[in-house]
Parts: sequence; structure tokens; C-alpha cells
Amino acid sequence: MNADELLRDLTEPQLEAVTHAEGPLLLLAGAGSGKTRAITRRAAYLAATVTRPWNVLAITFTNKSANEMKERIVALGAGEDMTVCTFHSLCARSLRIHHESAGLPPNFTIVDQADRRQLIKKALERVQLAAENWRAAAETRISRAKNAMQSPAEMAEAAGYDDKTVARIYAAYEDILAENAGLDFDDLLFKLARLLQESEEVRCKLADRFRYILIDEYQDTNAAQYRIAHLIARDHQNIMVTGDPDQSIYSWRGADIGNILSFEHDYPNTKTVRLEQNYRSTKSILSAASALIDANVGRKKKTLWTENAEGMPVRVLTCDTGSLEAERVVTEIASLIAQGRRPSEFAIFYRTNAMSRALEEAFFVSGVCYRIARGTAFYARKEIKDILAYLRIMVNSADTVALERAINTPPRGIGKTTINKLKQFAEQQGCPLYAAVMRFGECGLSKRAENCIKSFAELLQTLQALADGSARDAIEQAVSRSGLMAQFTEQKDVNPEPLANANELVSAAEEFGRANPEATLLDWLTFASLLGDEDLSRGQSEAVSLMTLHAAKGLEFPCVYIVGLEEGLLPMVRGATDIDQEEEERRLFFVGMTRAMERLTVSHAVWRMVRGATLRATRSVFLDELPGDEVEWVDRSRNGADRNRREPQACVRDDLHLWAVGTLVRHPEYGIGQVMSMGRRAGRTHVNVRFEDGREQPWLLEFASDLERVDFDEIG
DNA sequence: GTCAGCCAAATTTTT
DNA sequence: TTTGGCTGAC
Repeated sequence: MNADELLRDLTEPQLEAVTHAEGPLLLLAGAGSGKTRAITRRAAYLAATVTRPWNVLAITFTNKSANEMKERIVALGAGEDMTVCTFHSLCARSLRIHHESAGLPPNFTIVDQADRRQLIKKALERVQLAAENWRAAAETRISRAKNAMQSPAEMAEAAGYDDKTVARIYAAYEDILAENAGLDFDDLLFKLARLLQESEEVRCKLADRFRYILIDEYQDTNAAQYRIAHLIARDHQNIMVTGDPDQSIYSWRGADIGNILSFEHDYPNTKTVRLEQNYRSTKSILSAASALIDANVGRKKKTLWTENAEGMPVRVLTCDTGSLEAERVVTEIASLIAQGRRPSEFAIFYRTNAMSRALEEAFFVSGVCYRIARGTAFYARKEIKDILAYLRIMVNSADTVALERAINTPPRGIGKTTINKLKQFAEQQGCPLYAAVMRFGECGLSKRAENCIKSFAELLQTLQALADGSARDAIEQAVSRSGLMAQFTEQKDVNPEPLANANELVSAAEEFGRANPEATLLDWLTFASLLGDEDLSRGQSEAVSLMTLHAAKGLEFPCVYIVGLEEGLLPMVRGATDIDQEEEERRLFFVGMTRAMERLTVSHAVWRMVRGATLRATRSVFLDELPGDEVEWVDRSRNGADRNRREPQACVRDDLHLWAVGTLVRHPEYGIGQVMSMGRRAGRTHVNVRFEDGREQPWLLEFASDLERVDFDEIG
């Protein structure tokens, strides 16, 4: 596409943003205002006019949005050479290249959240504190410190006992990370920010390479990310940021809404463009959402408007209990589907994951397909981590977390006693655990244990010889030689997932190798450690989406339900001391509301079960902030009008004894599946079946006549 | 090495 | 209520 074509079909403000050439640009983009369109067009336009693609850097927060953005930019004809990536992967790559200046080993491994927890536990042991009392505090505060670019020493200068204690844990944790040659997610940002600050040479290199930078979702940046952006853009000032302060919902993770609010101040010649026309929602939805967000006081004024239809009013539903609320919502969705809507047009949002339970139960009864957008990432699965552990040892033998995981996975007779002896030896010698494994003869082990360790040591050596080859081969070898493959294959009838996931990992590596022929195993590991699972989601089946409000950001659905509008839930915190937090909760609700295109329903229950106890709930203040004339209140509580609620029918058929979790079934249309869970509710039995394509489908057993039980042998 | 049983903890979680 | 982690018995 040539430059003129890139400017086609743009609104006036979009055009302004796209064609702005030099200097800082702030794009304040309201929900649903075509922000991505503006940013991708601009990236392509820059590459076509004032600069070359490889001099442009576009940064996002998630892999998903990076991939989407890249795809769209490539489709606009701007070439593959533009760097479109997440903050974290930019950091990982840059630190890999400039590891020497950063004082890092070249083969550092990236430590994920679960590993991080283990390491913090070790740090607690090392400073001899009762783990239970400090674990949670240490986890959040160390992360916060790193995000704010604070070292352990700086933290120790703080006054309180708590700070000093956490600083000790932090220091121990840093030591352990260094011993493992590991960097956690926060380190990636922190270390690059510090490197850019301290090394003029590296800073100039990056600034020269990336002459134009674009940052999406700028309201979610933390102090380290702010520094990185600033240090790259300081000289050329070609920095464009987009975002919406009203959608800042991650302050609890260190995001600083102040970054976007003070952008014009930080970059004095900023041109500010506002995208205020909304293309997503009806007038009713938009004005309800606008009225709500207006209640935030320290807010940068912004007025969203739309040319869309008025639409139906936003509805507020009152129910007696959480489960009745769920039942109502699901019943309504079922009837709309019966009238011709597709399941994928619906989404239900809630504040906490625990709230999905009631909804799931209601879905069981209704038989409507649903899908929960959960956080269990592909790369966080046990079998995947087991494999990655071997690969990590291959590139970084100091990676003790990986070693401890791999040493007896699959079981090879190396028990706690043996491991402790090895650890003891390592400690005495001041060497990494890996060295102890290699010097198994000196650790005072029993003959039996020594043999086990010996073959493990040999395995590691064999694998390490492959470390310089392709990632694909490394994985294949690691999986088969470690015995993991045998384990997965053996259990495939009981649980086919590990085998499937292992194979998927191999194909992912193969694909990566094809796209990056030069890439080493280390490159692939860097890439894989930073990946979530959204890219690998299998089988886009028709289903209603269930997710937390946080997970909803960036998505849109024709029909949206937001449940649990109660004090203590949404907003979760409240009170004069916590104005900022309350405002963030309001933004969270705002984000949820603005996902809706046509129909928006919010609900609350009079009684809510919280941790086993049923408590009287107070309706959320947010509901009272919605404009009266745009909103229809529907009271379905006992004192309300709904006396004709359909009671569940009695159980027709009870085959519970014939069915069990894990039973294989065949469906004429969906193929072979497996019973994932079963339950009884209101005297009826329901089963939840997952099929080969990843689709999950609930059935009420008496209506599940299409399901046929099959035996393992039958499908080989 | 595995498993039942007990206790404690329970927002959100882009990487 | 549910879940995960840890402990102690086989």
C-alpha cells in the first residue's frame, strides 16, 4: 500500500495522528474509537514516508496484541522488518545482545512466576524467616520495588522494620537469582532500564536503531517501562503513545496512570490527538458508561460520542442469590440463542475467578456451550515445564530450579535424601547443584543412589552436546532421552493432554525455527519463556465467553453481562482512605461496560455466598451512578415481580454409576471426547465433556442421548 | 514414592 | 466452599 492509500477512510483526528511526523505524540483514545487502526496505519505510514521499517519500534503489553498488530502492519504492506513486540521481549533481546555491558551471563534463563515463588521461598529460608508470614508480602513488594527501579540497598534505607526485613529477603533473592543465572520478568525491565541509564553506548545504539517508537496501552506502563521508553526517545523525541487513562486497571501491578497523565509535561512539544468517536456501542451503553466514569474526580475530561443507534436501555438486574443471578443470566442467554443469536456473541464478566462457579453450574443445566478465559498458560503446564527444565539446563547449567525439577522427573529413583546430600555437598563446596551432580562420586551417596545420579549426569551431558543445534531437535532429544516421552505415552489413555502438548511444543519450536533459521536453542527458550497461551488456543468453537473484568480489556461482544455489582465485590475496596483504589474499580467496571456493542446487562444479588458463608450484600454504589433515564431496573428478587420462575424438572434418568470423570464418549458430530467433570444439582446429573478440538460441552445427562460411551481399546 | 488427611488461605495477574 | 501445600503413614 502506498502512503496515500494508508490515509484512506480515516477520520479527521485519526488522520492527524497518522500523519504527524516528528516529535512526541499523545493519542488519547477512548474505548472503541479505532485506536489500533490509527496506530497500525501510522506505523506503516512512517515506514513508507519518513523512515524505514527497521527503524520503527512498536511496543505492546501482550504477545497477542503484538502479533495482531504485526499482522495488520504487514497487511498494510510495511514489511516484516519492523520490530513489533512486548516490552518484555524487547528487554530480553536487548539484554541478550548487550549482556556484557549489563553485567549478565550470556545464557541467563528467564524465571517465570512459579519458579520465582520457589526462589523467594529459598530466600526466606536463607534469611531465616518464617516463610508463612512473609511470603506474600515479599512477593508483591519485591516486584513493586523492581518496577519502581529500587535496589535492595535502596529499599533498606527506608525507615520501617517491614521495609528493612523485605529488603533482606530481596537481597537474598537477588543473590539466588544470580547464582541461578536467572532473571525474573521484572528484572527484564529493570535491568534494561538501568543499562540504558548507565551505558551511554548502549542507549545510543538503541536510540539510533529505533528512531520512531510507538507504545500502546501507555496507561499501563510502570516506572521501569517509562524509563526505557524515555531513554530511547530522549534525543529524537519521536515517541508516540496511545492509551486511555479511563482504562487503567493495573496499578496493583505497578502501572502508573501518572505516566500518561503527565506525558505532555514530560515531553514539552507534545501534540495531543483525541479519538472520542466510538464505533462500538449504542448510545445507551455509551452514555451509561460515560456517566459512570464521570464520577472519577482526578480524571482527564474526555467525551465519548457515537453515531450508532440509541439501542435498548442498559438493564440492572436484581436477584435473590448469586446462583439465581447466574441462572437468570444463563437462561436469558439460552433463550436468545434459541432465537437465533450465536453463543460467541455473548460474554459474562465478573470481578473474581471464584464467581465463575455459579455460572458454570447454570450452564450445565442449560446445556449452552461456554468457555472460560483462564490464566493457565500453555507454558505453565506441568508437562511443558518438565520439558523446558531440561532445555534450560542444557543452555544454563547454573539453573538450579530447572535442575531440581528435572532430577527426578520422570521418577528415576532419586529421592529426597539423595537430593539433600547433593545440596549439602554443593553448599560445602560453594558450587552449583549441577557441579555436585557431575561429581556424584564425592557426595557420600549410597551405591544405589550413586548409580541413579550417574546415569542422570550422563543424560545431561549427552543432552548438552545438542545445545547448539536447532531447538526442535533439542526438544525431541530431551523429551525422548529423559524418559518423559515414555511417561506421556504410557499415560495417554488416562490423560492424553501431556503427549499432545509435548507434540505441540515440538511443532511450535519447528515453526519458530522456520521463521528464524539462525535461531539457537537459547533464542527459542527466550521466546518460549515469554509466551502466554493465547497464541496456541486450539479450536475456535462457538461458545459463550466467561472471564474476569481484567481479562475483558481490549475485547468486544454484542451482548455483555456483568455480574456481582455489590459492595465488597465491585468495588472490592471502598472507603475514604482508598479513593485511588475505588476509582480504579470504577474504571474496571467502565472497561467492562464499554465492551458491549448492543446489549448490556449488569446484575447484583441480595445474598451472596462468600467462602462458604451466605452474606447479605449491599448493592454497588456504581449502580447508583448510572443515569436514571438510560437504565432499566429489573427486580427479580423475592420482593420483585418474578413469581413465575421455571422450577427445574425432576431427574429422568440417573446413570451416575455408569459414568465417571475420565469416561470416553463419542458424539456423532463432535467426535471423541472425555468427561471432564460431573455433578448433581437440583436432582439432576450433568456431565462436562471436552472434545478433541478443545471444545467443552456440558450436558444434562437425561438429554445426553447423543453421547455414546466408548472403551479405550476401541479408539486404539 | 505415593496418597490420604489436615490446615490455612482465598482480588485482579498482560510478562 | 474450594484449593493448594505439607505431613506422616505405607
